[in-house]
Amino acid sequence: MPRKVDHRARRELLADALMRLAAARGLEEVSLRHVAAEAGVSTGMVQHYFRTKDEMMAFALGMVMDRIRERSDGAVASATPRELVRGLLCEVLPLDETRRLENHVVLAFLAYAAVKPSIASGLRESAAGMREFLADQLRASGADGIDPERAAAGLLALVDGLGIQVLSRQLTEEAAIAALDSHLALIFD
Amino acid sequence: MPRKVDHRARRELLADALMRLAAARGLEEVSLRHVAAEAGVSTGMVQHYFRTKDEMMAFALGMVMDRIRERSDGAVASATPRELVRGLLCEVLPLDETRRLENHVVLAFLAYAAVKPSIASGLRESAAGMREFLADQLRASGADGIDPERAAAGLLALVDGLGIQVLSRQLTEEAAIAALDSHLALIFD
DNA sequence: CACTTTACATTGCGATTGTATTATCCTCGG
DNA sequence: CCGAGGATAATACAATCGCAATGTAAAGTG
Repeated sequence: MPRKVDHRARRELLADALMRLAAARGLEEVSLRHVAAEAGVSTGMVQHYFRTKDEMMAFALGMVMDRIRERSDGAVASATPRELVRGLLCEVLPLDETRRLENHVVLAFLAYAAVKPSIASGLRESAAGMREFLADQLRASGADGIDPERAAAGLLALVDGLGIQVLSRQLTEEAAIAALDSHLALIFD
Repeated sequence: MPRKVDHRARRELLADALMRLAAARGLEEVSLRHVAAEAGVSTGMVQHYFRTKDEMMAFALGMVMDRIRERSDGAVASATPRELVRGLLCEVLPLDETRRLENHVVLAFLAYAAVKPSIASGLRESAAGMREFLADQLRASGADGIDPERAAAGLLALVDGLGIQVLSRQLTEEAAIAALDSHLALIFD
């Protein structure tokens, strides 16, 4: 057996470079050469780990979604359903530099997926998982007079929209949190 | 004087072709040649009416936002503030083919603007106008216990998010309307 | 040591990009 | 009726794209 290398780690290194590029200059600027340069490697190495550009894009998107999900899982250590829901949703909002970058990437991929169906499915199932979790929590909270599924979809859409408005500087972080809390208050109180 | 042509009309013809392309194949596929081919003209003519690609993009975005605003203005013929608000918001949702196309284009430009600040300002002021109008209506409706500004921002974010989820097939049109109505009920009732 | 397999770099090809330049119309004022 | 000048087209150009082919270094197995 020849020299062994952690494939997963290498691919994540390249995907990280892709993320930085996508957040800073948009998905249009993501090319094999630019990713290679950003990662400080040769374009040949990028090709060695991703057979095609699409494969690289799909991997990067999957990585971002996985990270968001992992961080969300870690954040739901609260007791009450309401705090759980708020914690999860806040974890998605671009409230620090890390999540700001992630939101940039997700937005870029949203537009990308609107046109590339093969990419869209990954985005969809990730959102579906969150919606189920939210709906379960809303059911458990026993808020009366609201449809849990519907409210979960609304909350997810609200957080999506808030994220976009924060990214495009239409809203401050504080205003986004305030809007979220208003909505939560309407649901739970 | 040589032959005269309606510049504005020509630019809108080209911008229409750009919109169709952006909606069908994404902003990455928008090039001078593709726009020219879609409009059935030469690339030279595109260059004649737009000195640079950026100028073309900016004009197309402006046109889309203007159309949305005009259509929204026409739709607010309702009596009560609540119906006004609902009418305006529904006008933004991708509920028919025209608005689906527009939403696609706006989403593409959102990602584009996240990276090109010169484009972002147009998007911002358009959203600001809507937010003011919504806040005014909410104030007039005299709903108690809610901050009009905050609720307007929340509604706008919700509709943004719902639009994205409808576009990416995470939600049906009916579910989006239902989520919107749920939110409106929470605010007004 | 011979050999195979993996890791990575370099180079080149054909296509496409935005832009610049040049050429050909067509129309209207003189 | 004619030529000036705007409308439109055709083409050239350098840069960049994704991708494939090819080369080299290194590491493990026989």
